[in-house]
Amino acid sequence: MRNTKQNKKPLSGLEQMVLELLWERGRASAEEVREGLMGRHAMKDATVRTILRRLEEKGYAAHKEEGRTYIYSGVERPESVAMRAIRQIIDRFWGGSAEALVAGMVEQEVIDPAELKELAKKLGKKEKP
Amino acid sequence: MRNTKQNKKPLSGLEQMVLELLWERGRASAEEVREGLMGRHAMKDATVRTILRRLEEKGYAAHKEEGRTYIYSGVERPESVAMRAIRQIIDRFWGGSAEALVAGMVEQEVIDPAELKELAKKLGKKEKP
DNA sequence: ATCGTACCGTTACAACTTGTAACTCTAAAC
DNA sequence: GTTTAGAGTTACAAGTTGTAACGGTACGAT
Repeated sequence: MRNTKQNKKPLSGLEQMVLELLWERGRASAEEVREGLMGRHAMKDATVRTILRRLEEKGYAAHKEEGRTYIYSGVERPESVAMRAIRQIIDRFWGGSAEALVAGMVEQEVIDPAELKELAKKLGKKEKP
Repeated sequence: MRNTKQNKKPLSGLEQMVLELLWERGRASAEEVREGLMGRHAMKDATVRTILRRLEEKGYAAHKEEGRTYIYSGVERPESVAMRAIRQIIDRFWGGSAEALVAGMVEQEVIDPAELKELAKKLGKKEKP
């Protein structure tokens, strides 16, 4: 087997932004989201609600009722979402080899080999408790 | 300054597929692309041409005339395109820290710490000629 | 010279997505 | 009982995507 996790539909720009805010806050009502995004991206409350609903449809967010208010939060941790995206790229471009990606990062100078070595040492230690 | 390279518009599914074929072949005419994709995704020649043109508009492919035939090829190497995508994710989710991504990969068990260490050693050597 | 053919560009279009929001309904607060 | 906060339903223009018909032109064969 290769991939148990279903691939969700991708996030639109605005959906990303809202989801990130949910991650920051942990939980938020529609109104709180609207306020939180004010500076960056003003929206009417109805608009925020639509986005929140779409996020829920796509399976990225969920809500629970608290009184008569919906409190939204992210379903997955951001790292999981990020990693799914990374994995997709790895699959597509490096045939599923994560090592190839890391090698590529060194080659394209996205990461320094020395730092990588350092990091590997650190992570290796933590892994053997 | 943060990012000299402009972010190109994203590729659609079909565009990806065609571009990948260009990468495989190195170069190809519209007709060759159509043949090459036959099994996977049948299209009329006019459709292929449209995709090729869009790829060119988006800056991923280019053509040169050879006789009266357009020969297309990818503008960037696949690794560059892939890495741009990776970088975007790193920026968005790990605030630009490639190390954090690698750490995340270990954490999410996308890569094994031992393998990473091995790889780091190998890459370190090659880097110091 | 002419005619089919190979190959290119132009134009189209329906389905879907995205950002945006008005309008409507319902129950809680006054 | 009326206002109102907060939810649902519906809409819609702009943009993207997959798909392709149609039309022009120059090359090769007759």
